Amino acid sequence: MDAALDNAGAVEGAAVFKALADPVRLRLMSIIASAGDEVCVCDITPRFDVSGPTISHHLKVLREAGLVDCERRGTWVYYWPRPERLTWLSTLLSVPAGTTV
Amino acid sequence: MDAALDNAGAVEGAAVFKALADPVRLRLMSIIASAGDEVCVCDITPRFDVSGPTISHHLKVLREAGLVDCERRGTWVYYWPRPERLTWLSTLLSVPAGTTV
DNA sequence: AGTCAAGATAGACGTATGTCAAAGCAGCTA
DNA sequence: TAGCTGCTTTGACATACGTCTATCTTGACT
Repeated sequence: MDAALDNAGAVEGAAVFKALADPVRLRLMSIIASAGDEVCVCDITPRFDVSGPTISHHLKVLREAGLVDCERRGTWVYYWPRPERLTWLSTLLSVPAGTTV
Repeated sequence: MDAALDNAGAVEGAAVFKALADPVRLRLMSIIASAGDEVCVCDITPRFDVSGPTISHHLKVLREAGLVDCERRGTWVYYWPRPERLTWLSTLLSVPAGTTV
């Protein structure tokens, strides 16, 4: 009885949750993940009320958390989701077994 | 095409993710969720290296995020998970459709 | 009432985080 | 070469957060 997360797993998991723990970043993640394709930063920025540098900062946080990846092509930078990471988070959320009730 | 989260949803979602964005809280949540039953605080606290008040603080954060609930019975306080909330988070994570790779 | 134990709350302290303006860098076009 | 555009980095600032000690509350048991 005890499939609880160990300390190391908790540290890593919490780091990824922290990346989603901001409204701007969660919307960014949602926009990128729901696009079904890569998204240009130039299409993202105007949808927010914060400055360009702030968007750039948040995208970097998502990237360092392994949730998205990006590539520069010419003048523009494109982002796409990394679904494996989201799937892994989901497994952390799934109540691990004898879920009474 | 755009099933992206709106601002209000992002604010609420981010608040719940924030509750899980700390190693201590994530372990607490894991312990409570994997117990298959309610858990006494007196059984939780000794498993951590932080002080009692700190555990109490983190449990309060989880409670206010709607992730757990609790009841005092006699001298002891018991916590249990609220799986609906975890399920809801999972739906936020599920990539919403045309997941092209 | 008095005492003890389990948790919660209050207040303080250092660190981390979100934001912006300003500067920097990469790639286009001329 | 120069100049422009899209995005990132830097540095600064105010606020939020995690932790602790000290104090309070609740209930049990004399």
